[in-house]
Amino acid sequence: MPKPYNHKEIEKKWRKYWEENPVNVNDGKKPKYYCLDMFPYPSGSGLHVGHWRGYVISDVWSRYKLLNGYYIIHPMGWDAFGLPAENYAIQKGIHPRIATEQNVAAFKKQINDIAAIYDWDMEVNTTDPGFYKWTQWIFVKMFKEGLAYEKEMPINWCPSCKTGLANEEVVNGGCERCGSPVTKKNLKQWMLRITKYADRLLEDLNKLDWPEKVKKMQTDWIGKSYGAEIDFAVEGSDKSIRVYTTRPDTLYGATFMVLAPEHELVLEITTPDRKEAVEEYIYKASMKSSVDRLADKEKTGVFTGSYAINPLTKKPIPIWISDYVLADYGTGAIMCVPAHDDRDFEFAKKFGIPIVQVISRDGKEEKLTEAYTQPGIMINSGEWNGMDSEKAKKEIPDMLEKQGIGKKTVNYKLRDWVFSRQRYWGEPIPIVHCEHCGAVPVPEEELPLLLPEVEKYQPTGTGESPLANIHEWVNTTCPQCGRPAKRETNTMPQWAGSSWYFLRYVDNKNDKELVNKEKAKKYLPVDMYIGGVEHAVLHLLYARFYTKFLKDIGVIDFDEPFIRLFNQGMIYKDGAKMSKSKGNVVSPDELINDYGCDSLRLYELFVGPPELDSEWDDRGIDGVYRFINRFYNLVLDNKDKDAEATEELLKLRNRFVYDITTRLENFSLNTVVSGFMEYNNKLIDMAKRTGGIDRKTLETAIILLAPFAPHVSEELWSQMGHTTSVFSNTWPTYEEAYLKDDEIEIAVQVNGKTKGTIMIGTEEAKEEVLEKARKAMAGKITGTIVKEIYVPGKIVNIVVKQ
RNA sequence: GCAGUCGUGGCGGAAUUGGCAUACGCGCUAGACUAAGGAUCUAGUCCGGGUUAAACUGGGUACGGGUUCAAGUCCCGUCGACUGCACCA
Repeated sequence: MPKPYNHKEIEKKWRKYWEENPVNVNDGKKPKYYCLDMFPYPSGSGLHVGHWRGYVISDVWSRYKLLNGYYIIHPMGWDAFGLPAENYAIQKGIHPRIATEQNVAAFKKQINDIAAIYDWDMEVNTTDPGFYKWTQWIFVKMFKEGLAYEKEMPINWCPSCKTGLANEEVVNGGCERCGSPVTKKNLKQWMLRITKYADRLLEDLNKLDWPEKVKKMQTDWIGKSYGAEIDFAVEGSDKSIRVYTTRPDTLYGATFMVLAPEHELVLEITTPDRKEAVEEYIYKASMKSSVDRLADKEKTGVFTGSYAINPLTKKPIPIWISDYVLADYGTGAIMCVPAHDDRDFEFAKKFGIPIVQVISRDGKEEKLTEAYTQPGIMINSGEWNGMDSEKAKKEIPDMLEKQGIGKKTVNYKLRDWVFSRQRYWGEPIPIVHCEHCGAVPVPEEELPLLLPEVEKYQPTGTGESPLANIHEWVNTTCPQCGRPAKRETNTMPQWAGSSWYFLRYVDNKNDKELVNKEKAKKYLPVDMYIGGVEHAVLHLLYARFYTKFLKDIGVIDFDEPFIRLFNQGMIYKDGAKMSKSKGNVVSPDELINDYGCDSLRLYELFVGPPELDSEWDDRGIDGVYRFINRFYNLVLDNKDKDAEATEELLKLRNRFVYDITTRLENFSLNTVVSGFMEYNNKLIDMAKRTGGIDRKTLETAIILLAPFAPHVSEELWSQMGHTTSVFSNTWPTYEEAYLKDDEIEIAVQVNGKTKGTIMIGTEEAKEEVLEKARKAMAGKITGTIVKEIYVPGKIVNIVVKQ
């Protein structure tokens, strides 16, 4: 009769034991391993089984490393600034600080149910003044280094959240948070010069053990391109217009130019008769939201009345304006080669502008029905005719440079980071505006600049933060000259704290430094970072930027924060991402009550490959629960039998260790769980057939299981008679010798179709094996054997011809 | 539109370098134990032919081609799903 496995009692017992006897202790001698979860925003709706997944994965990995002799840095904290707490405050009139405190307490309780080895002494909270002091300090340092600057410009504006947004926060023309269409608003903004780091952010991706997908997303986001800047003289004027192009080889085919509506020279070069039309176009373009711009597939534009001179053909070409040219990329003006660019082709067709082919497939001109964008042989290009266009791409800019009208250059899609938010619940930007001294940073020793109490959290919607209404806070004196001055009232974006929090965990109580240098050297950087892929170009790019900056000013001595990154897939239910708004969340609470934490941990892994999205099915947890029961009873039934470690058991045990270890190393955690089930079935089977399972094999299995199902493993380890934790062991090893069998079964195929199997010795000679195979296939071979293939230890294939 | 990932039973999913497709689990079917079972145990479960049951046998990894002794895996094309980017000159 199987003994009942009482998960409630067992889990309660070992939770208490770990509290009194921590298993992860820093003895100062062990090497460190820093395994980090992306810290959560503590929302009011609590954790669901989708959140659990990443935390389980990181804890399993941490405990595995623990058994491999490391001291594990596995902290948790709270990314607690941000809009939801503020919106909640607006609705309910509860201060965001109070709501955040409540949410953190609730989250912490739920996270503790996972039974991860979090070190709560390291806990950080981005809204804690002791923490944001350093978030502000970094800003001041950036300001002093010229990396933070103010600029008035049209920025992305979310009319619903009533705040400006960074480029990275605009997804498909909508607000990343609420989905509202993003519009443009002209505001004076704090910007961070992340573009200064564009090259390093791009180059250093090579150093990282990250998913290729994320690296590619960052590469595309940075968007480095090589090209040339070329000056076009405006006919009948002393002005010239500079364009950026990646195709200088097509310069002979440039038959018109287009400027962005916002280009500074537009009105200057517009002829009087075109003035009205141009102004109207500029006005309309300024009213378009990014969504409208995306929706309008048809090209629009208007002619300025002026002409520029193509520097190679010396012919005049018309200058147009159109909103398909972006003001903030390159020079805001382009030369247009309709024959070799899809967009220019479309524009030229619509407005009847000549199309001149200058690159050809085979040296001959053809009738183009669409732009030819491939490289080829130059035609209609004067002295360059016949040259390979890739060669001309390099040589034409050199020639222009000699004439002083062009040069090779590099461009990036990456823009500087719009860093101001017109909201309350964020870090105040520590700047004082003085009429005489300009923008002056709050002195470092006066940080943190505390977020003041406010009566109304409502965003004003005018582009000013709610802080602007607190006169006693806004009005201050200039730290430099002492005269009356006003504080900056914008706050920082939520990404500010998360850009560096991982540094703070290892020295979270230090009020003298952001992080002590010795500690940083000893415990950083992060070895393994686990979280969702949704931060690929937001948080992960910002954190890399901050890390590089902090290295440059000598705070830390490494320039990449996260050596290895793992993105877990999302959990779906009923075909949709699990979320409270969709009403498809599965709470872990009930499952823990019915099946226990260990079962839920195993099921989180078993549900599918960790890097892929998986569909949640509540019934599936029965399988892992049954497995734990069976294993529990296997150990209890066999522990006192003193069974002998037979050859068969030795082989099984070694293969078990090998399989679990390699699968774990490959992060194939779902197959680790199926592996446990498979070996458990084999052991149960063997226990029935023979006298029982030897002690060493049982103990090995318990240790292997410990990172996955820690409570039941501790219980069984103590049932085996031990008085110390199962985590005081080291990860089991295997002996190669036992992985090999003397005799194995291999498949025999005839013409590639499997027809049967034969038993062979692993050392058996080819001819003997073939002889056996022929014998086995005797009745099945019709015709003559033309070829026989033997892949040692794998397969025999007999090729027969009729 | 461009780029990337992927397509395997009723379902979630396995399958080291190309080498016995469907491991493991869910669900389902039958049986055992039981006063009872939403517990537990045993057996079966890709589709078809065949057999009392087996043996045996044909087909099969979205679809169509190709390379190979051998293809879920590699190559080309088509369809579908998901993700990212979206006029970046």
